[in-house]
Amino acid sequence: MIGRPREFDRDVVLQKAIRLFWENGFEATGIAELSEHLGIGRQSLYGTFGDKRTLFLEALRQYSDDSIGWLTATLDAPGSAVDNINAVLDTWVANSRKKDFCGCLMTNSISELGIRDPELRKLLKRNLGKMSAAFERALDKGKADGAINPDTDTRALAKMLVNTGQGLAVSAKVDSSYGSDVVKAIRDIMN
Amino acid sequence: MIGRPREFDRDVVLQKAIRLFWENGFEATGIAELSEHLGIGRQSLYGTFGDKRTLFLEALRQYSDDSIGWLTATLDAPGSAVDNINAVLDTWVANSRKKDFCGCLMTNSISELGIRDPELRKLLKRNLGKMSAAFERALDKGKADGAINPDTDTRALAKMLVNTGQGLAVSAKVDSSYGSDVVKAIRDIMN
DNA sequence: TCTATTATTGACCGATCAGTCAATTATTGA
DNA sequence: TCAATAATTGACTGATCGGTCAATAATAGA
Repeated sequence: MIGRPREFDRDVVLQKAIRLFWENGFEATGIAELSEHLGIGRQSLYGTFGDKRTLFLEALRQYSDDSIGWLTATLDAPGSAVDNINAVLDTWVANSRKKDFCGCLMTNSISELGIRDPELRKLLKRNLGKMSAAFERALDKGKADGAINPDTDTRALAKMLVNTGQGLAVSAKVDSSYGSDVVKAIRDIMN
Repeated sequence: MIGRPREFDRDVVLQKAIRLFWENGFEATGIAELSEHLGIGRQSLYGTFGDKRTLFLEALRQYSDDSIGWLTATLDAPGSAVDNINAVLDTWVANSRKKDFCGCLMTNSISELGIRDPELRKLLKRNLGKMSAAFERALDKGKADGAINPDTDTRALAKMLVNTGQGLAVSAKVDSSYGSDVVKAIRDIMN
């Protein structure tokens, strides 16, 4: 490597950018604000990440990969598929109760930019697809194990669970009781 | 009345403002853009509606009153409560399939401003409360009619249905298949 | 030590932002 | 016909927007 080394950890700074976009959204987050909170100069920001939209895209990609990675790892874990699905629901409820809960960056991005930005729309649609596919695998496994009704439409139910997550990322932002009540209702009607 | 009469219909213009905020969100909608699309001058806009946030608040209030009015009217309609609930779900699916579907202004506003603006947050929380209360009334009526399992937790289930609506206002923005699949899954597991 | 390369710093750019001011125009009531 | 009142018009404000430029500083390889 040649040239002056950068004085910050790229990954750490990206995580800070994720947090900022997560809390405030794309439009409401300014370059000056980013520069300040990330602790790096304006030019370092542009030199390292490109323009605002490019940085946002990378932040969203990193966030998506992390959360979808966690989701699939949890749902594909060995053992009871139903337990794994319940673990996901429990984590959703726990997260939605946190004091600084600010939804989900994917959900927020769909809401803010899903209509206007075709590239983002495509990425976010693909992300929803990965999530529902993971749920569907778990549901199918539960079916094979006899823990889930054999004539369940697992594709539809998987999407319903993803949709519940999207809903919670909205509702729980203004009413923290939604997480537990919604999950309770789902468990009630599935038993 | 004294003074020059305004040259536009306040209600019509407010509807146009609703549409614009609905499509683009609060931050991304500029005063110049509003003035142009509403077909009135900048000063008329300020004179009639106040500043941007005040206009947004009135737009959101009008939108909320309209959609919650429709929801409660549908759910409180005489006849089968289950039919009424199904009518709501069918409308949600139909709306989510429209080509120019841009979610729900309440959902979008929670996502964009629910954390940052306490006054909006309170309003939007109250709105979710009115919606779930309407569902709960219908579910309770269905219970009384014997159409719904008597030990259903109608409060939780009502919130689950509201949450499904919030979810669809997000998911269907990037994947139009969510409406029918999610509703199908809900109907499947409830029977 | 010198050169090539890259990061940092801070000033700077035109464009756009929300919001205002002053002048003009149209109306009602006297 | 003439005030009083209120809406329209268009120019204008300071602040902030995203993004860039030029100078300086720090590194690696020769």
